[in-house]
Amino acid sequence: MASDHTRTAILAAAERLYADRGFGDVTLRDIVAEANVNLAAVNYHFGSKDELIAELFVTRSIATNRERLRELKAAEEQGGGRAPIEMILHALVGPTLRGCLGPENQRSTAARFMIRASIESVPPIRRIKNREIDHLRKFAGAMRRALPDRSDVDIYWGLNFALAMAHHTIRESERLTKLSEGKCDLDDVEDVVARVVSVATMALTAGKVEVRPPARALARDAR
Amino acid sequence: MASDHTRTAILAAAERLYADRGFGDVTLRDIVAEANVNLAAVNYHFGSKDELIAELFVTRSIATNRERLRELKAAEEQGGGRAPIEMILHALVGPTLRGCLGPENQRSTAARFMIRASIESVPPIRRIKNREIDHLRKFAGAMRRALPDRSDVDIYWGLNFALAMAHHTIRESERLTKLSEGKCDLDDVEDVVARVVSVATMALTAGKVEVRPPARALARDAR
DNA sequence: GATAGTTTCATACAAGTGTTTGAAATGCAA
DNA sequence: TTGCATTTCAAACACTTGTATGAAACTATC
Repeated sequence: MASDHTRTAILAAAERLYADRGFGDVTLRDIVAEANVNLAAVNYHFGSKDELIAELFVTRSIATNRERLRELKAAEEQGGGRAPIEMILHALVGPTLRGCLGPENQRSTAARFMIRASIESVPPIRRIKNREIDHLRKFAGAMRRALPDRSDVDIYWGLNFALAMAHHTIRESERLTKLSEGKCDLDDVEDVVARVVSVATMALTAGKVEVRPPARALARDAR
Repeated sequence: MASDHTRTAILAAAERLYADRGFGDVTLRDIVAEANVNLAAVNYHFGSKDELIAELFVTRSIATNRERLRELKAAEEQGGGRAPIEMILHALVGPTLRGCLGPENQRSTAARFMIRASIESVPPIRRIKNREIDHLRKFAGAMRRALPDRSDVDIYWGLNFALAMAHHTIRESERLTKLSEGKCDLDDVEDVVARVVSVATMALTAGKVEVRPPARALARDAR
């Protein structure tokens, strides 16, 4: 595969356009115009429009997941096979948030693309997301090791809520900024990560490890 | 004006089809076929496809928001103008979750439609969601009254996280079921509501629960 | 039952879509 | 250079989409 120049140009142009205008508004003709290549090049190099989108998303997705697992592994090794729950959650939501948030003017194309992908849900991307379960299971396993007396149900709910807070914050960052009249600083990524991890940790440890469990808390959990 | 039969038939057919197959896969021709009306009827009665979708979403949206405010008002009146935070959060996420979750085989068309609307984000619906901020401000206000020593920033983050957990759970209910191998029971709506409210309450009260000013008129919030 | 106002209908329209084609250009090895 | 494979290109293809039209069918009022 000689120079790959065309292929690369298409990927870059597509990522930029999708990031800026969303999937619904960008046609192949827009992309090839931006990339200065021929219309047929997309189908020649990628097979179809959907496969182009899939490749874009998979690339970024793999990068994030690798970073997640790297952090997770480091945390578990450091803890001798059992990482503190905060670190596990940090590894789970940190890379995602870090990859999408941050000062808007210095946000990479990749970041903006991933935000789009998380707002608009287009078939090829949805298909890939559905294959993410095995990846999440690794985190569920680590969480189970970190909190051995916690039921599986609670673990999964905690995992679900952690992802919920991270993804929703990304999806609705604009709205949160507007709602809070700028008081919530979405550009301070590490603060956002800390907030999500903190709440998720509470969700997972409430009534168990908590030093002073509120007497009238709604500890309605089974087991 | 007379019978409105066509209008109603279109609305019903559209809701059903969108609920079943999503916005991307359903064309006006599918809808009019299902409704047994003429193609031009959609534009005659609704003006455009987008306005049809908007009307569907607005209708359900208004119903949910009314229920939310009803619960909120009841809670605040009962507490003499200041409702317990749990009740406020319950009013915020309860109607949404109740309207979308529940045993799949007895889920209404409206419920399935709203799930779709929350998964796929199509322009007319996004436009309406953007106007939801004023509605959310009412909850922010109630929360501020309930937790007067909490900063605005914390209030908004708590609100954001509560909505995050509710919406994400709806959006990804299928995945959570699969990930947990059925252990997380999404059909038990009240349990889901309780979990979300519980975590959101912790997020909002962490570190300050015990020092709440006494002489509060909410001694009976056990639940 | 004539009239005016609605509503329905078949049909056409206009535009946009991803994809395919087959020939021309290019790159590269022998 | 010759030959062969890869890559590019303009053009057309084959649909599908939402929307507009104008005549026909209906409805209700007088």
